[in-house]
Amino acid sequence: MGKVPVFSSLSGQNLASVAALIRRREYPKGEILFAEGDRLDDLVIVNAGSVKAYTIAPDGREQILYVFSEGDFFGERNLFDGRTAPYTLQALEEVKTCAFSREDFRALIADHPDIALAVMEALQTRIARMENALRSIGVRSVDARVSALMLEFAEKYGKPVPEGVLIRLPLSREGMANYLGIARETVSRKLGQLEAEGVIRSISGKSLLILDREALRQSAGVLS
Amino acid sequence: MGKVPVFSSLSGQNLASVAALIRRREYPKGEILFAEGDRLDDLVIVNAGSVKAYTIAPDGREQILYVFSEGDFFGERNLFDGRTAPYTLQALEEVKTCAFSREDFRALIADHPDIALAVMEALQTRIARMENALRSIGVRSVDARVSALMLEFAEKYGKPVPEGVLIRLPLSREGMANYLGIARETVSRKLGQLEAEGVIRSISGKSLLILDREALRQSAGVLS
DNA sequence: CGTTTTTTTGAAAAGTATCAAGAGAAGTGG
DNA sequence: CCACTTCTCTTGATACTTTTCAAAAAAACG
Repeated sequence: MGKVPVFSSLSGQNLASVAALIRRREYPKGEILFAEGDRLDDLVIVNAGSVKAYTIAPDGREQILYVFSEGDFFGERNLFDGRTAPYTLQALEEVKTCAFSREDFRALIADHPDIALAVMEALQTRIARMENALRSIGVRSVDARVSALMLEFAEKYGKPVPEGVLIRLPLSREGMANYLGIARETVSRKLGQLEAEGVIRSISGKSLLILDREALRQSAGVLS
Repeated sequence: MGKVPVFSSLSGQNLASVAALIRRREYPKGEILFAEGDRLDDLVIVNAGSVKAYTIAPDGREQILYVFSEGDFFGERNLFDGRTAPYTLQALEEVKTCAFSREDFRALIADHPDIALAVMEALQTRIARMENALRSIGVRSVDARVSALMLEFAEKYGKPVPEGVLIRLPLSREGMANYLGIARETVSRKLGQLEAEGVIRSISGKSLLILDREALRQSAGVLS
């Protein structure tokens, strides 16, 4: 609880009173937490594991919008108007969450302006990330987008090892393709290319080692 | 002042006290309000006119991230960590703004939780729009993106007329290209195509008439 | 009205998607 | 522990779309 950034300003007594309001839940890998259009009155915080948020386009393709992991939250839209999930949320692995009702959360904000600021900050961070993504998709080539994704994963899921950064990929090749909005064959090809250049090394399909982070940064920056 | 959504919950006395804190400014067309990297300690609300927010990619291309118009605000990131403009803000036409200092705004939120909720809601709306944009860019074809842009402009800048919706375009063809992340020649071609199909009619280069909104919706939905 | 800028149009080049088949990994049951 | 099935990933060839380059046309500006 204390590690959730949104509540970092609370302490002692306050933290306890907040804890009384939450409802904890667990979901096994693959389970759908909420389907697009489901009623969703809560603000949900991810405590462990990771969750993908996606919609299905009319042509049947899956577009992944977010990969939420520890400390991230969703459902904040329900604090205002919407009361249905704008996308489907599915556990990529075993997931633990805690949830607040809309009313409890609004009351909490009225009593603790600090929390309001913290939520705004979190929303702001998300916007900043999306602005990056937009820049990325808008201007950058596909090569650059793949590099940017590797850097994103390195920050979120990477562990430093002597040779570089080791990543346990939260998404399959197909998942990455659906996240980037490109064909899965293209993901294979681009990753193969990066490996040929010595920038990354594939370990086991689901794990991957980044050898030359600087090269990724440069490639993600612009390049063709 | 009353028409700014963020302050819609205030009234009378409160509104007056807020008004005392703001600093008004005007900028002629083409002027740079803030350049990327400039110090920016304020939250700035656009009262009239429109402003484009863009960055220059390392390869020299301009990527437009937002077109802010009446009622929109920017600089909210400065309420927290950052204190520099993350992108360049330039007036697309004569613009009037009002600005709050970081400190005043934080104090205001502490006294008026309603404003905090309203700001969160505005941020939330922006996120929703960006999610749409991401879906759009990720899954949709270029045709669909152009259609989606026309719909966006129709909502924001359109006026109903007997034949359909008349739009005074805030961006040039090149501007639209930089917004969508495609080549300006492609924008020309796609708009020409839409006109040939009888979906839109070009009036004067800067104005445009939407004849068949439903066709745009369908095209923006998915299609090839 | 001439000059400059923006837009349109055409043709060739580059890149990604798609289709098809094969290779590899993971899971299942004997 | 080993087939066997299934799913995912890789690789190759072709087709389609957009970009790029070049030039003409149109619009904006003084």
